[in-house]
Amino acid sequence: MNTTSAHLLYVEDDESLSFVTRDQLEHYGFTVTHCPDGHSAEDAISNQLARFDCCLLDIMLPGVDGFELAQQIRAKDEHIPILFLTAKSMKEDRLKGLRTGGDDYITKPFSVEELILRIEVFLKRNRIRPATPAFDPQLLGQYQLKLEEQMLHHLPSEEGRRLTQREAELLHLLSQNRNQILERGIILERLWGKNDYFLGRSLDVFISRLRKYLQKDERLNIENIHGVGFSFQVPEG
Amino acid sequence: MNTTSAHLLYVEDDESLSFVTRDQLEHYGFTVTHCPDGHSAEDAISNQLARFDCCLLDIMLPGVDGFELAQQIRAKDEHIPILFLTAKSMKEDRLKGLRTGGDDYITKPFSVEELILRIEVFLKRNRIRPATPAFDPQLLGQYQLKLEEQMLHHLPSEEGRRLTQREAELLHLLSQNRNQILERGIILERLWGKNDYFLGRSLDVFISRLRKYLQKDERLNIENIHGVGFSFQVPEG
DNA sequence: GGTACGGTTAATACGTTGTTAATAATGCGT
DNA sequence: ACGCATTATTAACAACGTATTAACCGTACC
Repeated sequence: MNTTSAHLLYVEDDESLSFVTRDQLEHYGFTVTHCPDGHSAEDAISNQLARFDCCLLDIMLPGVDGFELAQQIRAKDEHIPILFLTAKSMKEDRLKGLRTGGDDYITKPFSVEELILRIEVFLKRNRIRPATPAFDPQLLGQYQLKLEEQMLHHLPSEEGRRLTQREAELLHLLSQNRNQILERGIILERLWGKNDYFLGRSLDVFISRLRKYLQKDERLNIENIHGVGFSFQVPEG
Repeated sequence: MNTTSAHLLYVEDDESLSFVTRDQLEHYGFTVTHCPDGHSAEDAISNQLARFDCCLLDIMLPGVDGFELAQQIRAKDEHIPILFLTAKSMKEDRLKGLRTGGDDYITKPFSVEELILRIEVFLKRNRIRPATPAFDPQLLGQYQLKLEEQMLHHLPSEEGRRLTQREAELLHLLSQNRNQILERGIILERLWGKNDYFLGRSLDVFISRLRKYLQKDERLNIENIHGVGFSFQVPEG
């Protein structure tokens, strides 16, 4: 993960802007994958996300906008830095973008130098990635979660159970943040899009169900951190 | 540690600019300590740094410049976010400022809204959870504090204990000001946002608990400075 | 129109946290 | 050495957060 050879995902529909920006970024030493629209970006995200060190997302895109892309990215990778490229005027958008993660934004028009500096800061900040792809996100102790099929298999007994979409999403999110604290608010924002009292109760119900589903492996434990959130304890390996 | 009551150190020599900026920042809800020159800033840094949640440093200052101040700040606190206020032209300065830490900059002239957004991002990043993992595991003698996980490990025995949020915040604050005197009032302001008799008693209870948690390493000592505050004695290394 | 399903709300029991209180110990000035 | 203020420690408590089960309700599909 050498800083100067970092690989960027750059989503921008303005052809002439993207051309010059990309050129300069590459000249500076970055490897750049450019997507001219939301759909090609979705492809890159779902199949290639692990390649990237940083994502640059234009907000205003035809079809799928930058925030939606950001959500998809976050669903797959909690930590990869996202830099939004916003128009000067969009104050609410900026806020929204900043709030959903630890992400940053830069207003257009920006100088490429400024962009590069911002990227460098982000890469530096992320240079030590917290326990990421060292583990197989699908393997949970004795269990295996197949996200696409929404299936949870208990390997020793060869039993399988089909999860609902929400159950699968929640378990996946927990799995990706195993052995860390995941805040209630973040879970709610990511899965439900908002955070109110009743959704909090809903979340508790789902947690309760997942605990029941996972109880054959005693080392697995969805631990509550009072007033903060949950920590999904999964043994290493 | 409440975001909207965050305490800012604001170093800026331009009188009229600082007046209006300070006013707006306070109106927004921040508490602002303004230093009009490098020397008063040095005072604040050496005696009062623990009070602050974020530092805004003008680069161009008479006497001691912003980068020197930043170095002094970093010598005392590895983590506190520093935001440099730079003139439009200074490209090298920006670079220098950004490189020395995980810090950020904003170019003058800036809108106060933009400044506030940038501060908010920083504060969020520095709150307990999404803290920069780079420094995260803090060594306290035989113990290790993982702030993100609110875990305190005793390395020799491999025992771990999960701290409450307050416990973790307090231990973190003590840890950041190890071997210095930390005033009661500062602790109370930072963790509780206000300072009254009863919160003082609460603090004593927490101190008492932390002492118990740390008693396996006799070199660690939360020492009381009568009538002043506490000094967390941690052996070097 | 019934029924199966997923998700939300409700009801209720339970656990944890931070604060307060009670009490003992310590420090400090006179 | 005495008295007052500050701090230490432990226990008790109320407020709030969480767990679990069951009831509810809309929707989709026969």
